[in-house]
Amino acid sequence: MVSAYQHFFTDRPTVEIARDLLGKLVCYNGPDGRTGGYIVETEAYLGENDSASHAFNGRRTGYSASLYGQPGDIYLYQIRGHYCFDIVVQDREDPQGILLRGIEPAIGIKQMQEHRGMTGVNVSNGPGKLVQALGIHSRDLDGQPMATSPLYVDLNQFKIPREIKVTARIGVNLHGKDGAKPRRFFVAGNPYVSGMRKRAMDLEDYGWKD
DNA sequence: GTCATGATGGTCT
DNA sequence: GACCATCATGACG
Repeated sequence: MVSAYQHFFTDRPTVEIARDLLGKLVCYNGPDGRTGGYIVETEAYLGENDSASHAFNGRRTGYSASLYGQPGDIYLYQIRGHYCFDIVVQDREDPQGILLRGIEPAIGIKQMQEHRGMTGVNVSNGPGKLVQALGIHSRDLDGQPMATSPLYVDLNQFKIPREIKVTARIGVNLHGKDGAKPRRFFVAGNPYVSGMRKRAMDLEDYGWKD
């Protein structure tokens, strides 16, 4: 059975879910307090047919096994000494996912700054940064369903982006078959989008509708 | 403020 | 031994 919560993460194209996640609130009830923020940047990874996906050509290892789980499961993996938070979408055995690349701190902001040892946009304007800011420093939550995990997306608390922009994904091999496909989505003007230029920032309302 | 570079650590061949 | 779904630093302007 698929719950109403899980249903958000399946039965429609992954890129559409990635768009819809913009503005939703990510929460983590961690051991050192509650942290969280609004999603401002996502990337869609389309599974077995996507050359940039960890599951390209059906590749399946113990490391990436969670990607094959149920919609709404957590895929928490490590790369170059950093952790990244990926949400599993589509049905079991269809290994698609959405990478969270940027959040705007909203809950436990001071806590998040301490986790990072930084202030301002550097707290969470990147996939590794936002995970560290939330207070996660292991793969313990990998494979858990968000519905019953201390780390989850609250679909009922959200802001509405004024404008959504689309580009190629970051850090993937551009020469690969799908490397240049437009599968990165972000809230136009929000300062917590990775690599956002200062002149492009909307410091008035951070790119949200009022 | 923008860019290039090296450190990084686990996984897979 | 190579390959990364990254990050912080330090050189320029």
